[in-house]
Amino acid sequence: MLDLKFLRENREVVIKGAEAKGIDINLDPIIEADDRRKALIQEGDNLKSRRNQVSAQVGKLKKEGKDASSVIAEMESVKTRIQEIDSEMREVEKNLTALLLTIPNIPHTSVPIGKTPADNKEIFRWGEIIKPDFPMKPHWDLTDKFEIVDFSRGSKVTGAGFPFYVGKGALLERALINFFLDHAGQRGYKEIAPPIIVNEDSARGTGQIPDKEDLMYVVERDQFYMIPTAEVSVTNFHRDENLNESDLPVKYAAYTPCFRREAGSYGKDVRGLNRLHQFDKVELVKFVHPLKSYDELELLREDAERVLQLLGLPYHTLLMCTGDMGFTQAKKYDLEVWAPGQQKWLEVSSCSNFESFQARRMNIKFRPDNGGKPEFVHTLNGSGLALPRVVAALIEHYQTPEGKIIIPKVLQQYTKFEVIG
RNA sequence: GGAGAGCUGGCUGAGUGGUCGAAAGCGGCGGUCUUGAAAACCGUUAUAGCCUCCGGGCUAUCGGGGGUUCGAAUCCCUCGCUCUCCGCCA
Repeated sequence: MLDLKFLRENREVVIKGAEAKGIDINLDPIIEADDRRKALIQEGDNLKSRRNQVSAQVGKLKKEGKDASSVIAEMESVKTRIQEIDSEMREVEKNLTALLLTIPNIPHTSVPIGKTPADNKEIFRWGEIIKPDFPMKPHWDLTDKFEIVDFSRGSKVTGAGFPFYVGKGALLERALINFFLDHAGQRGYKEIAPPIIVNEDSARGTGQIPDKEDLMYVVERDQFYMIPTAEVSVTNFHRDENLNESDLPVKYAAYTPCFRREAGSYGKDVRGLNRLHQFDKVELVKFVHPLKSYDELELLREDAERVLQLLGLPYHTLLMCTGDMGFTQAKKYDLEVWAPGQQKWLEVSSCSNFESFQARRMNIKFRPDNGGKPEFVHTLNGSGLALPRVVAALIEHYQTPEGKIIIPKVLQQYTKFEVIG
């Protein structure tokens, strides 16, 4: 969420930002609620001050053995009024927070204005899109042929979108996880293995609730949420904490399964590994100094891109336009890998700077080295990478005319085999 | 799952209804001393909100949330967490 003071003093900026994202907002109810809140605070604090004075007086009188009943009687109405104010305050603040949570983060000035994915800017392209002299198959043909991903048994055991990885498919999955984690480790990310179920506070912290509740599987009985990305657990790792400025940037890499209900997205992209309800992902998360967050975003993007380069998979990098970037981000890049068997780009990573939007919600600050007041950190995260689509692109890209799949060199030390088929 | 004990400032740890935002110690910061350092001594050391004639004033915060009371770290309820014992278990 945005800072209330900032919002009050920069109403135009906030409105324009939301507009660019295609979100309609109305700041008036927020200002009104905040005005009411301030009025209540003032009245309440004055009465409480009075109450504290009188209470001290009562204490003194009692100590001296004198009668205090007249003073106590006088406090009756004050007490009642304080209770009224406190109870209204609860309502007003609850309402104010709810309203504030409907205001999206403001896009960075470098973000192109736009409405649809067509307005995203391709800023980088890597690798050559191969034009083979044989018909390339989509990955689901190959995973079926080699029985390395079992979709139908997944449907039987759980449901659509919960495949089994079998034999070399499972080994390939594990190899990629290890490769991604090792690479992140070399780039200075500390590895952590987080919980994959979180409580309500954590889900709220990263913004999954209230607005994206439908995205998640909910463990209703215990009021827990299955994480849709490791971002949720890992960013909440430091919730309600003060970091030291000298420790910044704090960088983590985490492998987790991710769970997404994908409600409403049926019909498109459902073949094979393109869209699943459960998938593996290595996530990169950073807590950084506010002045360095945009430099850190570029580094994060490069860290995500590098593994695609090492795997030899052609990809391109998109700078997301204002209309396609989401509620909480200030700037976001998407990496899309080329899947030749399907002749299309598949999103495998999304690298975002949230500035202080999440940190404010989660109360994550850093204490400046010079001893100044704690300030909110900036948070960033990016996939490094999401597995199923990488597997899809890899299988399609490295298929041979004979219908085999070659494992790229860099992965062979992890898979311990060189070819499937 | 059952029984019990706890949760206090960066840390250790006092405090069971009346100036307690909270003793003391440790740590941190500043200073004196010293060629420098250590030791010793002195001082300082939370966060947030509201108001401000920008000097400051007020309020809240002792795991979270409610309540009792003129007044709550202290009493009651509730939730969470930690520890001990029992049961169960990868």
